[in-house]
Amino acid sequence: MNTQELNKVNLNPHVSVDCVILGYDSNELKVLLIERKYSEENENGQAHNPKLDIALPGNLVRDDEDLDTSAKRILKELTGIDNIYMEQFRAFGNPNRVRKEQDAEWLKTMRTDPQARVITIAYFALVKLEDYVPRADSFARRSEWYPIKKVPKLAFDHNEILEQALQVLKFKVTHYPLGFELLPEKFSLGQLQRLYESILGDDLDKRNFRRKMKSLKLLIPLKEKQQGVAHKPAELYMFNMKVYEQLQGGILK
Amino acid sequence: MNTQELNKVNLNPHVSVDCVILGYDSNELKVLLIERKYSEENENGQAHNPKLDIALPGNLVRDDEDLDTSAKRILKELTGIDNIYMEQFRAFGNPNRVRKEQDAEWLKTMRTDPQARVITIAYFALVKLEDYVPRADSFARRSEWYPIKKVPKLAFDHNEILEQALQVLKFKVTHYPLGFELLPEKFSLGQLQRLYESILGDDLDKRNFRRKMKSLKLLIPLKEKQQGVAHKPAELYMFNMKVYEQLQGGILK
DNA sequence: ACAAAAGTGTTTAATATACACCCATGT
DNA sequence: ACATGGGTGTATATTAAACACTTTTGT
Repeated sequence: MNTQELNKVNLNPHVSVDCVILGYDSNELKVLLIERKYSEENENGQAHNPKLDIALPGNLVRDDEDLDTSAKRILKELTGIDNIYMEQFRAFGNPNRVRKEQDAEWLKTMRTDPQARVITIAYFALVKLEDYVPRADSFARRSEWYPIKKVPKLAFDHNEILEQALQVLKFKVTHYPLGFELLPEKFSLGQLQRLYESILGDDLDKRNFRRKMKSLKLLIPLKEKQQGVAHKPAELYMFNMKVYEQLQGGILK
Repeated sequence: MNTQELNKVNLNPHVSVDCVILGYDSNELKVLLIERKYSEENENGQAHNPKLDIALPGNLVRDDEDLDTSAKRILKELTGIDNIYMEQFRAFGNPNRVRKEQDAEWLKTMRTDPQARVITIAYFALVKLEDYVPRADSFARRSEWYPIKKVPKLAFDHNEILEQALQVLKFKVTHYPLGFELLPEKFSLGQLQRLYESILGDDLDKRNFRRKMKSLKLLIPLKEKQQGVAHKPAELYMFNMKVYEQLQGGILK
């Protein structure tokens, strides 16, 4: 029995997991979406009526796995992203989650029980975008980072799930110093501030922001500056993992 | 088709809801649990080997209902409690949720598909304990308020669910003024403080606590005092719903 | 008179907010 | 020389924390 057969046998037809993976680049928040191309075949085995569906990475859970494990497996299978910390944030169980005709069609081609009512458990994670350049693994589908502001209509209730994930992020970022999760290893205070501003949708006072961040003792100043910028080059910092973990954990395990 | 038959037809075998209903009385937190008495019958139709199971109120969801609706329905059916605001707080999906032999036995007597792997969506709510005196409705099972510190071993992973609900409460109560939900209509500042102390597991400064509470403008002082207490009688207060709702909503809808 | 909880203010420390100018670099 | 974002300090207001004695009632 290969992996795919095993999956079919063990998949729970009523419970799925969807992953909201957020990254940050070029001063904007992005979300990782998968593009599901599929086409129905006619009696001659030829593809016709090709469709493109854009969705959060997600799938049915297996009956023998924990929800957290399932989320990790599914993300890996669909995008190649491995070994990141994800956090469950909400179950979505509207019986009308499958509203669009296109969703129903897709289910018919992909699921053994396309009529089943599915509850989905939504996960979210913050990643350094640079670490996860979309690539077409043998198993992975085509995945792509979409700027939050340019996210199109998604499958099922995925727009709503994304919306709520952003609310969660907004909340968390004001209570825990999570910004670091989204930035490259070396970053400037300006970058950090712009990140916060784009998450919170609000301007922050530069001097107060810097004082606050420095008071947290989470920044390690590097003796290094930006290169080749048309203004005074910024000092670069690293993030002090040890202090962060001692604080309370937050999103990191 | 009566209600019970309808239920059987429509129940989703893989998704359940469990409710953590918290109350406060005699200076301690309490949780509403149901006692499931059941017995296997032998070939003569006689009951033998009677069992008592204590659990959170919960059951499978119906395929045609929203999770929130399901939680409300199930709570009503099991305890008679109606029309309270409940909030989803987490999905529990450990494949080993059914560990104890007793749980497996119970499932056999109650479920059409006792082997199914079930994910449960946990809800929690705060209620004025005085409003919900357990009573044996025609449909309701025997339910009882248990002091948090005296909760016995519960069915499935219900002890873990309860534990997490208490963490959620602890968090929420430090961010939103929810204490009121748990007190009778008229209460003293001393009662309110003791409530907070028992939730947070920590002593609070009396003068600072009172100043804080008064600054929130959520208390309406009544021209009324405690009666028949062997000390200076406390002023009684009511809770100002309007101001609270304007604040942010919190747990109230 | 005593026990028991209610009620009350002030001082100090910590934290948050508002605000404006000079600096280093590339073009 | 100018445009661009980097970098810095101080004064004021708000909020949090620490702390002890008097009052009212029932027994």
